[in-house]
Amino acid sequence: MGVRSYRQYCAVAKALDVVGDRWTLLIVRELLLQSGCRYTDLQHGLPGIASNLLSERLKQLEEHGLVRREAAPPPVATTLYHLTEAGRELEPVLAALLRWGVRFMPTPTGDEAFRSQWLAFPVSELLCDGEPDDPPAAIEVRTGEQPTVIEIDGGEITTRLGAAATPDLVLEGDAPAILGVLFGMLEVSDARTLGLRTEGSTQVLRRLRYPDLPTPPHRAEQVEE
Amino acid sequence: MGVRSYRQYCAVAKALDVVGDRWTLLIVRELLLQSGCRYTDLQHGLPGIASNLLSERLKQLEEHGLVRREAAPPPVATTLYHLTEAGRELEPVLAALLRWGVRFMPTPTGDEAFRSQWLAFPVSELLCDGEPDDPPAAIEVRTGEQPTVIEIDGGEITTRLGAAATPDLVLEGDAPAILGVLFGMLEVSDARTLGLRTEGSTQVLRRLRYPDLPTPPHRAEQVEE
DNA sequence: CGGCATCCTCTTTGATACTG
DNA sequence: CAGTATCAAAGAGGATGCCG
Repeated sequence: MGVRSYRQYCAVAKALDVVGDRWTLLIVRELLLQSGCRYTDLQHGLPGIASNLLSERLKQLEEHGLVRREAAPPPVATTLYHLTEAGRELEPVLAALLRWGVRFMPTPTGDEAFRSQWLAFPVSELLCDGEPDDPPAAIEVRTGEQPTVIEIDGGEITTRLGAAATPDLVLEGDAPAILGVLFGMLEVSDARTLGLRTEGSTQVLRRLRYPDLPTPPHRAEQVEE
Repeated sequence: MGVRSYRQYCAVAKALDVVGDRWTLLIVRELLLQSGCRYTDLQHGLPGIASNLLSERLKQLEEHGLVRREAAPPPVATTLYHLTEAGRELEPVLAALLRWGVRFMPTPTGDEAFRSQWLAFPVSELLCDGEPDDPPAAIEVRTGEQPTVIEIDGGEITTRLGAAATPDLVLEGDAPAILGVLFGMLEVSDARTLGLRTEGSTQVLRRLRYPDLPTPPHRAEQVEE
């Protein structure tokens, strides 16, 4: 079993001893996005992982006290995986990686998987409501397998899986085009040439702010209509 | 060559595609601590790394634009490795890992390597001067191969390799004992039983604060004499 | 089905030795 | 000093099998 350690008396190395193995931090990502996951939910949220690896990593995470198994009551009748407090405390690590990794998002390779729940992390971490006094708004995002709603209400921005009752704006298309307009890396007109389809008013996109994305790229005035 | 990717359109996964390989983040740590390293300096700061791996990782880091090679002028006559701006921007990632990893420091396994320069990161990231109006103070730390000085001056805490002219306190012994008293995880009396030797007044340790170390452990009153 | 365990192949790593 | 070369061991990836 992988008891491979750097053997350095350094907190960074110690942290990497525990979460530095391949796939481990992505498993934590999935459990942060939806604590109380079934094994199959994890497999779905981690496209490409081998089943034996997921199984082994979960065991290691449990041994290290980052993950807790819960035997779900009869209606579900299966095991649910939760993060412990120590596991949730990895969120700043994931957030820092996210902020550093956004620089690679504008140039997708085209063969990448996408899952709707992955939207939640960048939205909550990077987006702000620039007009907190405006009335609540909802953007429905249709990409990946399930629709997602971004709800903007009094300065708070949240996401949830599912459809919106009366969205102000619907964005449909590939994830790169949608992420591009949400995070100001693409103008709507450019995103349309990448296959973005919209319903409703793109005005609501003007409310979105990304306070500390480095070099807020080429978003002069991205809104029309 | 390792062009292994998670193939997920997610900024965290993209970041890990670049810096998720074994040793990579520790190489970045070394270059953050001392940009302008020679190959041998890196080998020394990364005990346990295989030479071929260091070589390959440096190539990958250069390809990804995190590291820049500099041909040093005649007096040195060798290659120096520097972080680029993109590489330095990984500091928040390392800082988050450090904060998460400190929980494993109180229970060292005993077979760990230690390097003096590793002190700089936790000191600057975790320690504050609780008495910024007190006169400057210096703590000399003798562990690892080279002595290090922690300088406290008007609320600023810095470290540098080398000896202090007139240290207020000298700490000598194993890294766990020294880190233990610096970060409030050990009382001085307990650290002495672990082999800590001191010269000067341990009063200066009372100035040190660790604002957001979770559960500031068992430091009631660690100072005597 | 959900939750793995096994088997097999391929890649990555770690340790050591060697070279310009 | 700054790497390459070599090679055995460990880990990752993929397919399939098993069991409640």
